[in-house]
Amino acid sequence: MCGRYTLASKVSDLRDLIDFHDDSLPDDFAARFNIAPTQDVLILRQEKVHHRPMPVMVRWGLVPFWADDPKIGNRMINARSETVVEKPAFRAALKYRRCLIPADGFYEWHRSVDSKTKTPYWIHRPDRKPFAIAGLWESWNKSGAGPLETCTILTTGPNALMGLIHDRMPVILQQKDFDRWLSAPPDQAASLAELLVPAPDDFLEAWPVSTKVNSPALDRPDLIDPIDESRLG
DNA sequence: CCAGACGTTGTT
DNA sequence: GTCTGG
DNA sequence: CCAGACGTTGTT
DNA sequence: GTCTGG
Repeated sequence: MCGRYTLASKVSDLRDLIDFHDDSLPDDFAARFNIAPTQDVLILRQEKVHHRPMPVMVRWGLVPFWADDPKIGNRMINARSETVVEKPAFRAALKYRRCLIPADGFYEWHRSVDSKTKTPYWIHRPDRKPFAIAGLWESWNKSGAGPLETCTILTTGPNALMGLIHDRMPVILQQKDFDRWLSAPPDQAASLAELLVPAPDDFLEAWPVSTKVNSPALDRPDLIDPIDESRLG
């Protein structure tokens, strides 16, 4: 699964990854080392006029448009790619409202065999450059206080590296697939399932970090510092 | 027909 | 909104 | 994901 | 134990 991630990359590196339309992001754009559910996160969704990805901030935790209570979003932080096509909460968004969620790392907690301790790992590219997670977004309009825009992260099974830590991982899209993911017409959304697979085994590396990251209130650069010499991948 | 759910994860 | 269950 | 809160009436 | 909040 994916319930915490980082995005501290330079805008120029983000732009190398994704050819997005707006250039209004400052170069120090919100370096974040502990992005947690319910917080506003950067997503890129297709911009109709220019046919290019457009950056927008939305709340992490998808609230289906038909929901009566937006609190449901607290548990809709991930969507299983194996079932996303049919699940009522996600299927409309899969057809009409897909997005890219940029990140340069994410956290997973490895449970010891006796299940007594949980060690967080920071998982990232060896060159620490950003990558794009497959996401869905939604707009909820029942509050009377203007639309609430939200998103969720698609998950899939683990690759070889992630299998050492956890049994799920976020779907990381390859650059060549970005346009198809964002632009496929609604009646072809189901075929996008072929993109929702684990990242190549050598795409990421991982190292253990301090349990300071457990608290969503902490957001500091040292959260990604390795706590020892061990490294996976 | 109407009422009620609609989700993921991990743990027991 | 749409499907399942009663 | 983890942290932190959890509640009202009647009965023990 | 389970839900809410970040």
